[in-house]
Amino acid sequence: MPARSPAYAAIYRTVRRVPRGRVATYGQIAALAGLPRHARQVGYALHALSETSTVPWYRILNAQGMISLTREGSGDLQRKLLELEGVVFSARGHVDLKRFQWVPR
DNA sequence: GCGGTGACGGTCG
DNA sequence: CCGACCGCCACCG
Repeated sequence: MPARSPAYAAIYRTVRRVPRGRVATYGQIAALAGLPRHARQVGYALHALSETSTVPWYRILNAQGMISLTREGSGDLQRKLLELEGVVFSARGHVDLKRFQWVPR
């Protein structure tokens, strides 16, 4: 996973801290990476990842606990990967952040 | 260098 | 609980 910039590297480092079975929001990752108000940048950085990347990109959701991928299919993959780790989606595609959001120590 | 473009987020009605 | 708006800011053509 190439780090095109120090910012991307910081983002990838932070995303890698999210443990299995938990999720984080774009804004949360941005803040933890030392880049407040750069939630969109987190989206860009993850979008730029290769398929073979070890970064758990699929553990990142938007502030409403929903999958933000707009592209066909990729959203289904993200949901499947999360469910495989025990993350539960409501009928409307919501994840209860109260229950599954990662709380850094 | 400029302007359109988002894997976003907080607010308001 | 929605949808609409608006502010944000690095990318890329």
